[in-house]
Amino acid sequence: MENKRNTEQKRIILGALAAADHPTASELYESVRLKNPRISRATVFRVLGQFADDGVVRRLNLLGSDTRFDARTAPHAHCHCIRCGRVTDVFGGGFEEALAVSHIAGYKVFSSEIEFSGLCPDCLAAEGEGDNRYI
Amino acid sequence: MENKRNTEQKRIILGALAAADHPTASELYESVRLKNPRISRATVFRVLGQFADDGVVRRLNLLGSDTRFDARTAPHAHCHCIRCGRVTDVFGGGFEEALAVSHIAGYKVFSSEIEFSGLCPDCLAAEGEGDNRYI
DNA sequence: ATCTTAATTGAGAACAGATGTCAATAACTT
DNA sequence: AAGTTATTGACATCTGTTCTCAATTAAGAT
Repeated sequence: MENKRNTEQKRIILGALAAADHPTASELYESVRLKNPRISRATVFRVLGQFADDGVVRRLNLLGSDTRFDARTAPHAHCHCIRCGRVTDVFGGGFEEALAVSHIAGYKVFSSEIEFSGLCPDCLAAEGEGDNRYI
Repeated sequence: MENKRNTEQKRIILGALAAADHPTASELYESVRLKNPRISRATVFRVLGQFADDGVVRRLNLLGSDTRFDARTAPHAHCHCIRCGRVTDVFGGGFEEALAVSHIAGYKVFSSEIEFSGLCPDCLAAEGEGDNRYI
């Protein structure tokens, strides 16, 4: 069996996950170490995987980024800045309907994802200022 | 400068890409080797990256899969089987409008992606037959 | 409370996709 | 045909993630 016991490690990881904003596993590992430096990298990856399998968190596969984790379970889309890496949740906009599809093209759908890639407001403003380059 | 010359390697890779169905770089490497065994793995990754940057192909970051490449440039969604790995293009369904968004949440959007994960028709049928398990 | 046992963890090795290095090669320009 | 420079091949390297396995520990049974 698996994921049956309530351990300090899981509690800390879950707390860090709720506090962080679409972190990668490595980012979470760093913040988790501040609470308890004995937690290992493998545990962070393992527990995150279990949480994802259990539907407690969502895995995000964003273009050009390591896997990120989203503690928000309600259906929503994501904007992803290709310059600074920031990820913004997008609720509304009519995307919930698309994400709620349960059958399409003969498939039985278990999860869905809508992702927009571009420049976030801050990076967009910074672009105009000088000789910056994308990416 | 970069991607200026018409080489045999690029021609073969582009041909294999058009013939294959959402292949990974490694799958493409295998099929490309059948045409010319001297082509190296690095060249396949390099050329695919250039094609993606030039908009000739799209990178697909599907859950639990290596990066795949899509030779179809028209906007469409994807279904992805978590059991056999198959990827199906989904044209229509009203997703084009969502994918055509150019500004959202203050972002300037350059690319977008809609992905459904689940069981494809074949795997769905196979599930009923015996004591199979998901993944 | 203590015992039992099986889930969980930590440390590090191992793996794999992807990228970097650099001399050799081959497309274009003239 | 010769020169310039993008491109390639072979291999090293990097890095996110998973695996291994003995040691630990949570939670139910006694």
